[in-house]
Amino acid sequence: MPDESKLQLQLSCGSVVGMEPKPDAITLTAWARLVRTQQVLLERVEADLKQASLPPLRWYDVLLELRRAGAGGLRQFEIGAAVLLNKHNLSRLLDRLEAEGLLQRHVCEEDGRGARVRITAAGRDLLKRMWPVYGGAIAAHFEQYFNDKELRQLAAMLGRIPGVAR
Amino acid sequence: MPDESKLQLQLSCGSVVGMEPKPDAITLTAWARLVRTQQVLLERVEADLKQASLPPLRWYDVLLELRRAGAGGLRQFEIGAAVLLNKHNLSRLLDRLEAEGLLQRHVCEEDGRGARVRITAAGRDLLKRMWPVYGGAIAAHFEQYFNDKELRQLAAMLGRIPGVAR
DNA sequence: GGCATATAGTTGCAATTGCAACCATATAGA
DNA sequence: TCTATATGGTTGCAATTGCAACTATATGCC
Repeated sequence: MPDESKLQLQLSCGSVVGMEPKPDAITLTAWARLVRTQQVLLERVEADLKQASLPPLRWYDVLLELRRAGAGGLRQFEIGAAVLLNKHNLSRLLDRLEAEGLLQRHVCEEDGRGARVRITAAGRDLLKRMWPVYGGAIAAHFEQYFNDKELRQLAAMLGRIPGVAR
Repeated sequence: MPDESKLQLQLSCGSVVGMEPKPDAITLTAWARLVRTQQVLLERVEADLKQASLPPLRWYDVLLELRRAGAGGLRQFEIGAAVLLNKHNLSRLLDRLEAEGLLQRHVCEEDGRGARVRITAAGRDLLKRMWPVYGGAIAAHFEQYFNDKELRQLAAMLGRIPGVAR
């Protein structure tokens, strides 16, 4: 939500004469747009999901991760690492998903502390139902503004930030 | 938090034979990285602010908006539009900032319903104190991975999404 | 003027998130 | 083996967010 044109103002205010400003104007514009892009796009995609009476994106992320893991399932900390959610919140998110019958927590053989989480048929079904809306939203709110080359560039650039590509 | 490699899996599951998939693989990679970038970067920047015992980014955004507006101040809905925050939450965010003495709400001459919000000296001071940390975080977590040309490209591309550039 | 509707902002309530403390099991070292 | 520490996960509490209902003023239409 930072406003590009104002962030730039900061330069003169925040820096001492003789010191070059930390991030320059172009950086700040790019930063501001990046932040804003995310906010705008996620809002639009979530709105589409809600309008289709579907659960939020995070549910999709978790279930997708679990489906990929297959029969073996995943440890909670693995899910947390994948969807960038801390253990406290993940624990309760999984509570909700489990309550909806979308996944199951099993006792973990290798580690008595942990649980092993597996997706259920209902979970897989929800993924299938969410995808058309989710995919449609990505196409409508994001894809249409770029060509293939640009999308590739975008992915390549962002992938350089540590923790983004995986 | 969507995982690139898995989103692609979706293609085969969600689409009917003969129909081309809605968003293609490149799109999904770019999308996933965009979402992840935001999450990762904001987390890092917020962490830096917190470590410096400074308030969250949103406070900065609002105060910056107000400082730019100058003596005239802003209506609440104008702030809301600028920082992409709905009126309910903005109202309470402003409560907090006002309680901290960072801004003031005045009665609005032109519109008896509304308030006019102005930044205070303390608000301006907070902006000054936050900037070094915020700017430093942008440099450390974002700027360093790109050159000028790339930053310009990034800004130009994202600016095409409606609602991003302003 | 008088009524219907739209807009600005606030408040109450439920859901989500962040943070800290906590329990249980694993692991490492004496 | 026995203790200290680290790790996986849950729970309680406060702060934040989202949503719906509400108040008050403004605007448009008769």
